[in-house]
Amino acid sequence: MSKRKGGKRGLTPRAEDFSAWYNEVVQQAELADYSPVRGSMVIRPWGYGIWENMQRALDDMFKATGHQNAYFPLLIPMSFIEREKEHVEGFKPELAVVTHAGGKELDEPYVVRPTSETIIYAMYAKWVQSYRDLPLLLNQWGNVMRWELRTRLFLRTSEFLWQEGHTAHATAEEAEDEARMILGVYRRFMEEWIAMPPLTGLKSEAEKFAGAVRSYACEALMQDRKALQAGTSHMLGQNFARQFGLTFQNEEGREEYAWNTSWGVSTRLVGGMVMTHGDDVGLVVPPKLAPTQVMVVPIARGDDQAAAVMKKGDEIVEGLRGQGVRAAIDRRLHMSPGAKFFEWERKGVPVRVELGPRDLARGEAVVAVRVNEDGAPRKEAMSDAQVVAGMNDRLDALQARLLEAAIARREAATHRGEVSSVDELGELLDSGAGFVHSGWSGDPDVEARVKDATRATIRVIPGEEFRSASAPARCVGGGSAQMEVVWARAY
RNA sequence: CGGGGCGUAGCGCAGCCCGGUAGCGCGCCUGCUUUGGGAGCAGGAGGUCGCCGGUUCGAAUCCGGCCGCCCCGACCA
Repeated sequence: MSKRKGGKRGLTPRAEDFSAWYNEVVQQAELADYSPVRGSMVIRPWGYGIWENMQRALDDMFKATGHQNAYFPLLIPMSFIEREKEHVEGFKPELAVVTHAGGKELDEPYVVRPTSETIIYAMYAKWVQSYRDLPLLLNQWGNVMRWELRTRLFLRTSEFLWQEGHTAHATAEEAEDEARMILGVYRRFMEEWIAMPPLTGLKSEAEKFAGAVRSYACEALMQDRKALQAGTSHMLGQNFARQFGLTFQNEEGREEYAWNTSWGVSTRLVGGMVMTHGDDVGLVVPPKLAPTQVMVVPIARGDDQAAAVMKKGDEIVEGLRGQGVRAAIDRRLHMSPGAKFFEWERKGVPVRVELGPRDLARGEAVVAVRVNEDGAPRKEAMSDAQVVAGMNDRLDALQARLLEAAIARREAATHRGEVSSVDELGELLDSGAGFVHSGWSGDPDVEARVKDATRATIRVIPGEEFRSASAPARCVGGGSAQMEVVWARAY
């Protein structure tokens, strides 16, 4: 909780208490609020608008790669969840179960979906008979529930919104390609839209999805140097196909089990965005995700001026919209310009245009970009025409600047030298390292021991493009290096 | 589930130790004046003090029980 009075003036600085800062930003930027139900949240219009922009971009990418949307029901028979052994073990502790309905106890309880593999593959089993029915490439947008012990807005709530893709293929190779292709889609989305550059790669056995053969993941580094698992893509093998009888006849007429993948990203991405770009003033929303990219703040003395300024402001907004910019004008008259400046900065609007009588007289407006290059002026006066004509470039430049800054932070917090002891890993993490590369023997006991000692886990066995130039020879916690891994403390 | 903290106006809090008709700041409403970095003045609305029980002439305050929320650790998108 903030010790600051009034709840409106200033945030706890990130350096003082990152966790408190995060909670304050989320609430003061009006992204979300606590709901009356423990562990769940209300997503407010500003936060939901950001999510909608994420959805639209991802949905386009899924469609472009051959997927279609469908919707499967919220309630899943308990017996379905219990079908796949690792899957039950993974999810049982966090299931919410419906035992009564219509005033009667149900014969078989339903679980509120924690994920939909079981119901979806049960349905696929009905729909797929022949290799000609494959691949089946569906996605669904929906909500899921996992009864979490400890929750945080966006990062971990009992109910959250996400998309889950589920595919069925005739061969293992094809399923493997799909899982990797989607990982690439996620990576591209995170870089291009959220300006949040993740590491991608494979999960260790201990960290993989319950029921998967292999899990791939995007891991992003937050400003407090903790990793956030931002998206996962799973190669499910034939595990679910076997349990749900998802079979097809191949070209030779033999019956085979299909190969599946599943993959998802959630509203957690909004939390990732907050922790990647936010500053001590408040939220910073990358232009491509901002529900409003440009907010015009009129400044006026008296009714006549107000009318003139509003008229000019409307013209600028129209001009911007004509350029495809999401622009709006803040017409509230009871609020002082200064108060509006603070409010829109707190909410992370990428660009503010200030328009007062002085500007009007000169045919100008003042442009203030939310995040500037070091040393660059905070505000710039320019002609109305320049405000409009230059806006897309200005937004693109900000988007690029945010990505560059995030990459620079990630690289600065990445340790790639040799690390040979558990103590050394702990010291590195304590002294400001985020991602630490090292060798690993592949022994899960080592991973567990390191976790106990340092609270760090293997976030990812990095894909080719994220591996060190020369593979680390030494292992944290002993053994001979079979592969390179990336350690971090994680959300 | 373990540890810590907190429940008093929409929000943030004081009052509680030492019982006596509930207060402050912000916000909100009305009016006037204001507006280039969180406006000013005046007037006003708003509370079963988390719930149940006990002690007492009298409980926000003391005692007992319950409930809820937040934060920190073990599991997780």
